[in-house]
Amino acid sequence: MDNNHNIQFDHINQFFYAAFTVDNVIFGFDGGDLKILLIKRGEEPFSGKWALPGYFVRKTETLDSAAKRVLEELTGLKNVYLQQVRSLGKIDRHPAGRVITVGYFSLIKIEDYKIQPSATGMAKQAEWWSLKEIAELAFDHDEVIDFAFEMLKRRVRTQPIGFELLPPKFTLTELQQLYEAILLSDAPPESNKLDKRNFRKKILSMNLLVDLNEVQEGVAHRPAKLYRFDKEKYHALQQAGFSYGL
Amino acid sequence: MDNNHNIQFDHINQFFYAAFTVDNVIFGFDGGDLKILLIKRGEEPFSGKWALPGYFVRKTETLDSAAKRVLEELTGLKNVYLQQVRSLGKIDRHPAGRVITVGYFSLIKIEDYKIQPSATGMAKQAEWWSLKEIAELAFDHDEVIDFAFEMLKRRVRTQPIGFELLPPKFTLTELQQLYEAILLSDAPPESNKLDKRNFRKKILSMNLLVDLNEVQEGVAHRPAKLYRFDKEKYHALQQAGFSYGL
DNA sequence: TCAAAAGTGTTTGGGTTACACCCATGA
DNA sequence: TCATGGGTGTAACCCAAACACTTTTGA
Repeated sequence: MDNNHNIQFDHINQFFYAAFTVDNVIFGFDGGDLKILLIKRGEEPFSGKWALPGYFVRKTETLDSAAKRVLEELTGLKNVYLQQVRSLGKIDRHPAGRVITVGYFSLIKIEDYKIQPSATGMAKQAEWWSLKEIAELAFDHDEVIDFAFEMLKRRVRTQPIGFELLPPKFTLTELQQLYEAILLSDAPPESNKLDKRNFRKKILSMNLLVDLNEVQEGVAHRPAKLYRFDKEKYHALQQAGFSYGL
Repeated sequence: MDNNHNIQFDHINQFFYAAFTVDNVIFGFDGGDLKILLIKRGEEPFSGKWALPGYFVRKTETLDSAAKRVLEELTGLKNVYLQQVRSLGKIDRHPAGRVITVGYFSLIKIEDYKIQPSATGMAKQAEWWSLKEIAELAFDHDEVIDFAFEMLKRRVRTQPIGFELLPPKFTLTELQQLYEAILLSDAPPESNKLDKRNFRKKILSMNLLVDLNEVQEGVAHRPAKLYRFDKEKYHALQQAGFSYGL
């Protein structure tokens, strides 16, 4: 707590009283529902309560690398879509002292998720929770989720990040269900879906999908064509600067 | 540095090694140019360098209230549009130890700005700098400005925050110049302005402007009509949920 | 009377929306 | 053959973009 300090900066030593954490809102999509990966805390404070996966930032870590570490320890996944959302800093949000948290959100393919044995340090348990049914959480984690979800809704309109949540091969209907789960989350349930024809027209006109010439197997109806996302074309477009709405 | 701590939380005491600051990107508009209020630092580190106004967050402050305090100490202004932007946390960004900064941006009417005597504590000097000509800054403050300006550009398309930067009475041309300064900042200088007729059509169709039935005085050409922004209508619209582009 | 900025409508094209029926498969 | 979801085209409408001349004032 007193390393790093320097006689030259005596007047500001009084401000080195805080700790900070990262908390990660990890989104996944299971074909019908948008979900968040929560852990059951195994240590104080809030031991036994559900919470966002997160931890203190170490001296050797940047904010981003701490967020990556938390994600990898829990899921085993690297190279994941990860964005800083916002920091929360109420004075008494942590009983152990002044702790600021930096919220992140990440998008993973839910099928890739495996609980890592190493994650059992802090987490007794990890589970996917549907956005709607999330219980009372530790700290101010419900606020972090609200901010993250708002950011996801904004992002999905201007960047094709939906693909981060889908398996490598997917159908247009799956893609549409994902957009509906994100964009129509607060709309009346069975009412206004997106229009199927218009959705397909729009998505296909972006030329970001590659037709795999394969179809679903084992479904009790006409099998759907499978597509993959064309990352190369997307990056080329991004360079040139583009945006779209849905 | 050791208050607040509790025997129950011994295992995390090691993480209370950091300090955190707020840095505020204060935008103003002088009729032609979008500007940022910078201070010349009067204390170490980076004494003598230009920097964003900012300071350490005290134990009794939230992040937001620290940002408000910094703004008020420097400008004397309260009730200002203020938004958190993003936190930066590179390991060695502050020579005195681990210091995370939380970036904010605010929008003020440039004519309201008066340097406060109390601000001379840390700031030897404060000055408006045109966005294009901002010199090398202390810390990573150029990054904070980049993030803040990107956020401003996004916000101005979906919320009528431009009015925060204009005097109470303004002309449509002034409003247009403001939008041009924000939205066309990276476009070739004298080339593509916004179209005057389309801009007016769009702005007036929003019904957020009140025609004051007054005109400019003392101009060497046909005087322009003056308008004010209708906050009541704006809030009503916001409740109902709206958005627009330009 | 001249310079300088204010003010004002119409046309065109592209994109979004609304909408209904046939197709392929497994049970 | 039936149930289930997959797949397809067109017309109407609205909003965005392009575009040029007249008006009012002070110098």
